Amino acid sequence: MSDAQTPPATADELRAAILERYDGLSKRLQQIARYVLDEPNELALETLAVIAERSGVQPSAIVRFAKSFGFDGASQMQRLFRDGLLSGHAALGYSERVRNFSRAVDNSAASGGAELLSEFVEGNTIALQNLPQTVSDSDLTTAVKLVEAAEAVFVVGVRRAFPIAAYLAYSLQQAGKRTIFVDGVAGLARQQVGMVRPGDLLLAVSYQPYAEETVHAVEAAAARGAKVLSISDSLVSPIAKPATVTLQVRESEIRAFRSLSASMCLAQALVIGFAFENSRREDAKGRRRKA
Amino acid sequence: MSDAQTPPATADELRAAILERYDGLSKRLQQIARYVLDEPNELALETLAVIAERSGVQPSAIVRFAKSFGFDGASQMQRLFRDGLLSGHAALGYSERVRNFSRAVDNSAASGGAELLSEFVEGNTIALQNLPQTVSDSDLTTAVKLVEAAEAVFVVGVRRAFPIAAYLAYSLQQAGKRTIFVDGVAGLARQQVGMVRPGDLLLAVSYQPYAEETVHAVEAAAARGAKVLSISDSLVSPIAKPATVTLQVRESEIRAFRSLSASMCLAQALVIGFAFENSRREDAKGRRRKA
DNA sequence: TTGTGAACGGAAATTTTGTTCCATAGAACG
DNA sequence: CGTTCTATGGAACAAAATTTCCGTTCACAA
Repeated sequence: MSDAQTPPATADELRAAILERYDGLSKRLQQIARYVLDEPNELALETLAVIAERSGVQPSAIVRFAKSFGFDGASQMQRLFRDGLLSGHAALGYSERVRNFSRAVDNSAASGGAELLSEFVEGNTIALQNLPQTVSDSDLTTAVKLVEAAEAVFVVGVRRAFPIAAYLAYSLQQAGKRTIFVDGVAGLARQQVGMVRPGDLLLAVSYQPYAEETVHAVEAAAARGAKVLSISDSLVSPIAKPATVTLQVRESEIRAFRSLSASMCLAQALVIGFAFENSRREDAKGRRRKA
Repeated sequence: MSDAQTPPATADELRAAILERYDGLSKRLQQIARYVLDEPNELALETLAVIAERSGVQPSAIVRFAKSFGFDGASQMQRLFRDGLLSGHAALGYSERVRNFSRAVDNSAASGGAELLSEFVEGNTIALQNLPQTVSDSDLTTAVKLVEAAEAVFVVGVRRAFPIAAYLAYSLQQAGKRTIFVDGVAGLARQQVGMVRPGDLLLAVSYQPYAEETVHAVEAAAARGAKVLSISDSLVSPIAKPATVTLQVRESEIRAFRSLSASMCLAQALVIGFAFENSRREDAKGRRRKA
């Protein structure tokens, strides 16, 4: 035996280690190394006996190979590849997947309706990746604090922005915030906005072309001395100018239709950021009472 | 023992068989069926004991399940999924990737409240990337055709699914489709669904725990002879079973909150797929008239 | 050529995994 | 209310896989 290193933690780490040590390996071990690099799938799901036969070596040689790379046995090495396979197909892979996405970006699909979905996946992925560039962590933190500090939160958004507003209203309420959704049912939008008081927060969502109702709501709320948090596509939009804080989202545009996934993501981050802070504060309060 | 059928030959065949027989299965067997449909990867890679623990049943129950579908044992069933995994993932250039291997910059997510946004971006990116795995192009094409063929489209979705439903209703209408949004304002949901006729389509969105109103709407529409298109998180959910077509979305889960970005993306792809087809047809019609 | 050390192959041993069996709980039916 | 039949959980069993061990081979140096 020649080594008691720590084993690689990911499939890629192992690949790197193999490449590095390849020349120093014995003939048989090189043979196995090649197989490991070329057929990671088989390595992941076949049994040692099958792998041994396919690669033309003995099972024991594979065990030796694994041990020489710091594993306890071949099974431990297999687990690495199994996990990789799992994450490739399911929702568990983190670091590796993110890197892979850049490769998928440049196949500009020109086709008809068939590859529509992947086109959308790509576009929205890019929009998501860009989100942190227009919304800084400190912006988000400020926004969360605004929500926290508010007596009540009024949410407004119509047309294309309506789903986002609806989500915000629904989930803020779930999170225990006093929330009024200015939904305009029965034409009561103006009256609902009229209830806004200083200490409240108006959370407005709107994109170009900015809906009149939303713009009006922002102006009215500002005039009444309430804070305004805007989610919009421009920092100089009519709902951004009077706002206390604006979170800017640049959505992707696919076949002339603008998307919403990035806004959705931002909305979630905002709500859960609030929920998180809120429960922490509740905890603290509870503990203080006990003491 | 009750069956000596021939076992399914592919994973898809098995899925179809499960869907067909699902209602006739016992509670435990349904539980396993769900797991088999929802987590095919784990079924492929993990051992029986692990699968049993994850799905909350006994190993023997899994063997029984496999046998009831005509397999000799659970291993034979696993082989199906393993083969599927192998062929699906085989065509990737591994040696190429190894050569391109660059030092991984491990940004180990250091939580706190600040990096919340990037955490969300990452999670939703993964969910997006996985979307094509649960929704095939042909599924989407079929769904688009359903929308096209419908006399009118009724859209229903409440609570968490509401934003998605609202988006679908809004943008389908924009695209020129006769659309009725079953929004339940004034408690009129049932009456609205009562207007559904054969030739119409009900587009239902619901996730666990499935809202009663939505389930009822699906059943009512199906009973009235209309087609049903479901967007859900499982193929055996209450709104998936009576549906003509189901699009399955697996959302990412961040800090115990399930996301919506992937559903949003799917909804957009659906609507725009329809808009595209529709405008093409309109064009054709126009040209015919001129000639 | 011969001695020495490392690598290898194959079989035995061990561990892990899958399957079967049976007692029991629960539902359906008379 | 009791009987019967089915489904279930758990433990015992069987099969298969992995790991260890050891005799042999090969390469290299003296």
